[in-house]
Amino acid sequence: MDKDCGMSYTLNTIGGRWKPAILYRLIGGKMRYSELRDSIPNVTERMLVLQLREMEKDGLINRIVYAEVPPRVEYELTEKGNSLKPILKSLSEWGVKNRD
Amino acid sequence: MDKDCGMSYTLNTIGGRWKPAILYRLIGGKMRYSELRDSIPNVTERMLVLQLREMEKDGLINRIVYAEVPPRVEYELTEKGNSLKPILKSLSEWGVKNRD
DNA sequence: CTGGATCCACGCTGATACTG
DNA sequence: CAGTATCAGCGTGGATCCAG
Repeated sequence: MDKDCGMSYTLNTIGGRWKPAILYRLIGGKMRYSELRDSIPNVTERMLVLQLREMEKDGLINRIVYAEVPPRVEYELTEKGNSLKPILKSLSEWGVKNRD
Repeated sequence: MDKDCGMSYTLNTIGGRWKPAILYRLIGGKMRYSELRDSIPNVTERMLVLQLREMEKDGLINRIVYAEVPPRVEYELTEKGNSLKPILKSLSEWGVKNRD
């Protein structure tokens, strides 16, 4: 593994089961936890949280906790996450064109 | 799942354990089975064949069998596979820049 | 409202041995 | 040379229930 490591690294950070769906929605801007959950069909809370945590760890998204009652948490793309936008769009467009 | 399906589809077709490495090499042009095997460290023949077969099924690569003795098989990107080139390069570059 | 904890099944992956 | 067959292991992902 030499330079293809770059591809592998990128694929690993955006390639989780639900990450595409999450990323796709966050491109549109900040979203609450419940908004994400309700806008992604079939995702369980467990999986949503797991994938959000991973992307947070990878520096792709920010987790913003408001010290309120009731609790409110919002997620948004970081600068690093934002730098993926063109790639994400390319991936989406290629997929739409090439699936039957 | 709506439009993010495009991303998911693309990620599924290029996201296998060894597909990045294979694709990366085939960008450089046609290659023989043994060349691929020898140029990808740690890949087993089983995994190499599995991933090649999947990509062939997905129409990303062509498998060219020469009716010779000794046997010779070459792999190359199809037009569909070639249309991934810019995406593959973006993925690689982003990965190289953003891993530490 | 936003998660955490636990338990479990399935699929991908890998090692090894064999073949047209 | 270019694969196929078989079996085993592990991790990812999922259901369900519980909590600050």
